[in-house]
Amino acid sequence: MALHDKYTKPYDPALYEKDIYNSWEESGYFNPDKLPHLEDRTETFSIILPPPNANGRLHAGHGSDFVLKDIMGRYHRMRGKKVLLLPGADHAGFETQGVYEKKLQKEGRSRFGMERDALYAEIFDFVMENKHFMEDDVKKLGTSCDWSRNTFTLDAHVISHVEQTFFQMYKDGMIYRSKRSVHWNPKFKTSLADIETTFEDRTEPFYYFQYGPFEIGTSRPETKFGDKYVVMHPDDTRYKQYKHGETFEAEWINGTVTATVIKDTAIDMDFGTGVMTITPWHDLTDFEIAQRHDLNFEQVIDLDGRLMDVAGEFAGEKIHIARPKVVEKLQKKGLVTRIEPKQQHAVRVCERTGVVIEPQLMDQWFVKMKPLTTLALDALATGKISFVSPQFEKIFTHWMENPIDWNISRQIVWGIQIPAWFKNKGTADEEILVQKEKPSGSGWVQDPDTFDTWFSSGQWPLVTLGYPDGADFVEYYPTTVMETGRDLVFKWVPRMIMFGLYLAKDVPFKDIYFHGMVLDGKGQKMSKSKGNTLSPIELADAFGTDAMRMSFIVGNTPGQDMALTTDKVRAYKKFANKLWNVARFIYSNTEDFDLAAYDSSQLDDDALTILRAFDDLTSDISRDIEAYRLYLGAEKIYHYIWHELADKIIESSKAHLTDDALPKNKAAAQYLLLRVFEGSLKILHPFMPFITEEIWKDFPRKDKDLLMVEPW
RNA sequence: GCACGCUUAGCUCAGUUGGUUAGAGCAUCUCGUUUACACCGAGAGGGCCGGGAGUUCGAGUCUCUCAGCGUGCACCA
Repeated sequence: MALHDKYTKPYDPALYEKDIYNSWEESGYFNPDKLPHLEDRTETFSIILPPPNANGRLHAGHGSDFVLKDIMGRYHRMRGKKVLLLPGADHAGFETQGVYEKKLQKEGRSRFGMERDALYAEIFDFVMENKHFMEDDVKKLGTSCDWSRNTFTLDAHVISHVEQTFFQMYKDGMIYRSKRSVHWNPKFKTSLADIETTFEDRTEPFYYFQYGPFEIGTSRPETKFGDKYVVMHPDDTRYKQYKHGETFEAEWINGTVTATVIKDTAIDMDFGTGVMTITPWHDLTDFEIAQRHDLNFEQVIDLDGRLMDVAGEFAGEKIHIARPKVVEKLQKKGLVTRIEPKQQHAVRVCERTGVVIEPQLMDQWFVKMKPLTTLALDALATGKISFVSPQFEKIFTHWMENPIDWNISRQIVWGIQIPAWFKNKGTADEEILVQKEKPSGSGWVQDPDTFDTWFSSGQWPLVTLGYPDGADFVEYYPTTVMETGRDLVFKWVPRMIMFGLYLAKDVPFKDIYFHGMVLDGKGQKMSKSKGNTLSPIELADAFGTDAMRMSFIVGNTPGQDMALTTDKVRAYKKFANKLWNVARFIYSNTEDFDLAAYDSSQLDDDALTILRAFDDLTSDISRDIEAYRLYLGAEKIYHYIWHELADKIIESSKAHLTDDALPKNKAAAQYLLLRVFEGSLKILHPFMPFITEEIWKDFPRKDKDLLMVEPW
């Protein structure tokens, strides 16, 4: 019994998990080039892991992320494929700089006024010091990824690749510089891409003002100083006596203005009075109207969110302070016709910081999206990519058919600085050169802006595999599957597809699997402010990584959100212990048995039925995994071990195991137990790798390797 | 407004191509320590599978419709 003393105590994951992960790592099998029987591994299976923020810890969403992919990887490795799971870390430009700015604030410092290089170096050191926490978390989840290929989005070769892409796109006319309406975050002082913003419902007063002969509606009186165009729908019969282009005098905030009538179909006749004035510098819709009619633009609000000189007496005031004062002044002038105290409308805010976006006209670099989205739509139409959950196809298609050009300039230092040079910037004879080296001659300064994070992470499959001529690129591109959260259906996935098609002329992956969000037990979003978050790391510490993994898999259907409770994790901890005791029973009852010497032709029909049923289960679960139904496979092996192997096969074996008068029956029972147990351990391994590997150590077979590379 | 999703046991959810008696975890109740396991075992209660209509020999599963909930969107002046 000495050999199996460890089984007399309940399974304690903390005793084994770290050593087991180390033994996997030391075996080299995470690296596809070092797998055993390499000559037989003719097929590859590869996944580029989404790089988490180098400076963050893993949260519940990452739990789904890594566990789903690791199960696929482990399954295909055991099925004899050459498996590559490639890990990485993202510098997460804006998000990380935000974290660092908070740190600076606590120290009584600010990034404004700091030397660019000094700030970059500080953040770089900070991130490098903290990056290993995130990587330790990835290991804690049991992820069988190849750390020798670990890549960071600010590695020198990544930076150089991203710059090359920028040059090529500029040369191809895919990138242009233009003064356009951008989403400006006045607090963090950077522009943002469309997808980095979101709408928040606000209830605010809605004002009606008399503007010449018209009554106009607005929720933003403080932007109205420079307004000199009044816009209505050409088909609006209420205003048919007014002709496009005619002018009139109107008494306004700071005196009389001359206004021009504009007719444009962008106006919703049913909204407000059907008439509005426009502020092209600070509103995207207004900007587009102004462009169509070649109108003048005037800046009213500066980059700090303060009113400019055009506001007269209000100049220098923060907009939210100026608003009631402007209304008061208009009231005194008798120009306020009515106020709707509570009108619900959506305000665009920065997704990461919640700061209200102030649209501004700025010179920025833009990527032309239409040619790229056309490539992506073709790939979908010709079946080069396919969605595991078809509902995403429509969402994806809709987005691809209605693209807006992508602003890739960010006014932060934490990222890859844009390799473009300006001379006489902002003047009439401005010159621009797009190149890595500083141009000769005097007066050239580099664009201080950095690339949007998604500009580099969008090229992730290419850069990590060594596009265009790296050995990995040749062997693994396109990768097998992209599995990620459904929140990245716009942000990340389309960009990888477009960059892949544009640069490598092929998709970066064939199948796209979106998992849902991880919600709390009440079906609500997890958030720090609600205090309802569950960390996969803490769950793994409390209940074991295997139990945590199972709880992230069972019930996690593609594209559907999943509720997670500690009760669920606890249930799988019990299952781990159940398996542990199954091992104890089987090993202690087969110590006098020689598995290799047993002649299986002596088995009776009942035993053969059990073995056949197990083979059926194996192929059933294989099909489930290959069709991305991991949630079903996990449930099936759980059910089998508990309610077939433990409840039935072990129970009915007890009579034979004690019956020494019939050694033939005893041996048959022992054989059956070991065979079914061996298979069960293998099938369960991708889902619960640690405990199965630990139990495997004691399995009575001489020629065995680590369970992670045993043939399925 | 448009699009997508959801509605199955008290709670959170599975149910893969339509096919025996609709399952799991947690919760509830009863009994039980006899070769593993009390982090357990045996068993029980609890479901007009959101409402209605249709297709079919057969519908939780397919179609239509209604209702409620949720999510997303370049509407929101």
